[in-house]
Amino acid sequence: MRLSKLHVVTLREDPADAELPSHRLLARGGYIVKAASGLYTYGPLMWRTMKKITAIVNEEITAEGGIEVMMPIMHPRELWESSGRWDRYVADGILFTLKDSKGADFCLGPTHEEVITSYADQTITSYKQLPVNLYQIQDKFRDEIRPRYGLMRGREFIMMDAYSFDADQAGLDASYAAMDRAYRRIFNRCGVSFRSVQADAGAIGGSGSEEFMVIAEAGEDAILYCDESGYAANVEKAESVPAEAPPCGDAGEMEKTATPDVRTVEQLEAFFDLPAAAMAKTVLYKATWAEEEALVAVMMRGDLSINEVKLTNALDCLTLELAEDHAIVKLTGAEVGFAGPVGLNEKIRLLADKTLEGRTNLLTGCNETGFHCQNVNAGRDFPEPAYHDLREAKAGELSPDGKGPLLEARGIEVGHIFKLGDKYSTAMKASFIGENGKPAPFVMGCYGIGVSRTAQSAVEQRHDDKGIIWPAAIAPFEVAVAIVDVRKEDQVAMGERLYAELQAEGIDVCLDDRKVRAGAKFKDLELLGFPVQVTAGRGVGEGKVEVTLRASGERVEVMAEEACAHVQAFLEKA
RNA sequence: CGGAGUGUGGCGCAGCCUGGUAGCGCACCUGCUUUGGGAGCAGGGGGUCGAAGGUUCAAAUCCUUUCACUCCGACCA
Repeated sequence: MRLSKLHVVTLREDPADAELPSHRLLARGGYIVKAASGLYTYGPLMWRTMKKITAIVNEEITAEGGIEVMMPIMHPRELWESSGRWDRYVADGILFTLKDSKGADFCLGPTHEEVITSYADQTITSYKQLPVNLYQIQDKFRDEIRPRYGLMRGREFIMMDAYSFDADQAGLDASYAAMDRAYRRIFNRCGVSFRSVQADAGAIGGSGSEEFMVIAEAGEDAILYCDESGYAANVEKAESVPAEAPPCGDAGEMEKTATPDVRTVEQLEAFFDLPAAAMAKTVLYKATWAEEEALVAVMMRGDLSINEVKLTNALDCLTLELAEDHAIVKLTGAEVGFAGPVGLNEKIRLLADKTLEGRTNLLTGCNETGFHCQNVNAGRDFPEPAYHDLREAKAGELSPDGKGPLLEARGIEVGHIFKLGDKYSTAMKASFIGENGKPAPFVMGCYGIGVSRTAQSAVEQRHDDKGIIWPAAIAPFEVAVAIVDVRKEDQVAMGERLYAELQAEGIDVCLDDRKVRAGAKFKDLELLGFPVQVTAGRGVGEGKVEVTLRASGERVEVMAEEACAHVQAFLEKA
């Protein structure tokens, strides 16, 4: 491919709205051009990278038995009603909805569990057809509350989504493991440094799930991991061994103490000279379900924090937010800072973190402005709450297996695999006839890869102050042959010759034959980030060209005959 | 949705406070010179200043409304 004919358009200055290095560089290199918030046109170079990633994805998913299909982007509302997700996705505000001319509701597919489950139900009748793993690579639509960072969080993005159908849990486990293997190979081949972590299943639902995180400072997710044990999890999901709490003794008599203006845990520590671990804070949330909303009270040990994802799961609610001050005052009859379990309205659901189970003599608020209670005991002074793990794990705490401390890193979620089980197949009555002659719901898994996000996360991981440094496997071209001065016949001839030779070697090469001055050409090629550059310039007179490795800047001047070999050697290192 | 901010040729910005009819750099076009690290000189084209309404003799500038975009929080590949 000749760059003079490829509509390569670069910018000399950063676009004002690009925040992340990867977003900046992709915009400046003309890889992406914004059409609207979260909507981008992929330029010709970007599209080549997308095709390379999708080719890798296709190969590896196919190698594990995946079968490619293409589903509609537009889905009828009834399909989403049948799984019960229409309400949740509308409540979350991420569904793009539209009406046809008859007024019927549709949405643009944010994911395809409903469509594929319906398809499976229509086409799979017997256990003899199982297992099946169907996938597609297609644009997805999500009306993100805040699109940002270019392709990192777009409203339309390219996703590989796969769905496995098995007859039983063991089959699902095998399908899931196969996808796990495929994912590892895919991200390794794409040249990104990643880590797989245990994850919360979120709105997709199901039992087990694992996320693939490209490690980067700019990542939107925090992950905790332990090198000693290999444990790794998204903070949303992470567990840990909490710090020991001091012994709490036999239940003593409850005692109310005036604590004027003492509201926070820190203030209480000072006031009572007690460690925070001896206290229980009571936090009020407003939870929303499809049919109702209600305040709930959550007790957490004073030195620990609430993980709202875990809480959402424990409540099985759609959304969760901290209760507003006026609602707290109305419920407890006290100002904010004095809520507690004692004497709390009995209609309020009361949850507590597992670290509080069996703890005696707690210091808590008592729903009276200016007072706290000591020696509060569950079951005696207030009804036993429902205990759940609601605690946010933190770096520095022990890994749940106790083998070592947790470390924190940030990651970009580029892949996610889920064990769905029969959640969708049961809800949508999608079944097959089993070996015993009786109908059974499919046991499903679903698997996603953010293809466009993967491309940008590679850039986020691999760039320098000059521009992008593409991993060779997903670079728009592996090699650029630069003709320094296109008016010099010998340079043009040399460039053409090397271009042809490299092509003959099966290398994905482009020829930079643009009528651009040398300086601008070099700057552009560095910005665009091709892994290896061959320069046909002033050395051509003696039959020499330069070969440069973009990543390190390493450069050799060699006779043209040896250029191919050096290119190959550099590509090995790229 | 809550909070903060920005909309001026393709891109990056100034002008706005203190109204007087639009300017700079890059990019683009023409010519000459230059030619391996984003060339120089000369000439040239392109913007109803996000939109609507209002105030005024006069609005990019002041007022109102609205839309879009960005950033900080909750969602996700």
